Amino acid sequence: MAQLVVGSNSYAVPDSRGIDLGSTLDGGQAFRWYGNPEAGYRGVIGDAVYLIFPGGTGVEFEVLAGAKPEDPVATVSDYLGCNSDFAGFMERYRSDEVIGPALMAWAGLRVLRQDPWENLVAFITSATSNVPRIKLNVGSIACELGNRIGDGDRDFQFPSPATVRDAGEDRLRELRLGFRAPYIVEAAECVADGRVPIYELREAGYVEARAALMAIKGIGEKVADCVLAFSLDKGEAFPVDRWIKRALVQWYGMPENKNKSAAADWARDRFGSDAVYVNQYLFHRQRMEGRGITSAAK
DNA sequence: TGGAAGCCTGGTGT
DNA sequence: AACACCAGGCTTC
Repeated sequence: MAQLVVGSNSYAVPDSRGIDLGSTLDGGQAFRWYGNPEAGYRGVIGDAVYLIFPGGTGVEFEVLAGAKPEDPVATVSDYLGCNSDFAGFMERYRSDEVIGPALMAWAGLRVLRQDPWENLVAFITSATSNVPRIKLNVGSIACELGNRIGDGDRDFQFPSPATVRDAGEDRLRELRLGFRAPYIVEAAECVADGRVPIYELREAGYVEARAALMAIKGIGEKVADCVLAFSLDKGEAFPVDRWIKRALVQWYGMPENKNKSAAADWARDRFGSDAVYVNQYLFHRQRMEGRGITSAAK
């Protein structure tokens, strides 16, 4: 893959034309990106700070601080989900009655491929919460417990499982995590001592990986499916919240009496390994229409 | 086995 | 400008 170096420290991501950074980086999958769609988003991937912004031929980025990876383009490209089969999904669903219009209107939405440990913590904090507050919580964990790697207010590595485990429940409650604090410590212990080999779950099947995550106290179906979707390469993952459930009933005619668990099975059955993309487009459409923006109007 | 109550705290609307 | 109300979920009973 050719690497186009734009400036001394600027890079272009190949095959990234059309990616919408707002919905992808700041739409409920990841919670540590700050900025806007025009100027771009600043955040941390691994050990470095990045500014990711729209360029002439697609997405471009700069490495602002921290330990620059050996292959920065591969790092960002992988993170943005460029190695997944989005084109195939697009082809299969372009004429779907429900997703089709949303696909055409917001074709720039992608599914990220994040670090599973950080992603797990982020979605534990998501319980009865909302995006601004999840960002606040994940931000304080990173900034209070992680190592500083740049000059910016939020330029911190995400702390390791052992560091979070050692911080303990009381410290996390001080950081305003509330009833989620013991669940985060539990998860940190499981990952740190290898009981849950989270980095190996990318190789495992969906069912096995899901069961491994749900063995952690505090991880239910929804949180597990989010992690499986956004960091563990599981296309079958279909996280169901009240909005997604409503969308399935309203737009796909799913029987109303199903609970969230049964709704997830119903969707997986219907969408197979495209489930995660369908889920994201449904979710995005719901969010946008909640703000009065329809796919027809866009 | 399904379903409601309670949990911490901050966003959101009035 | 306060002040209810309630939230992208989990475990327990």
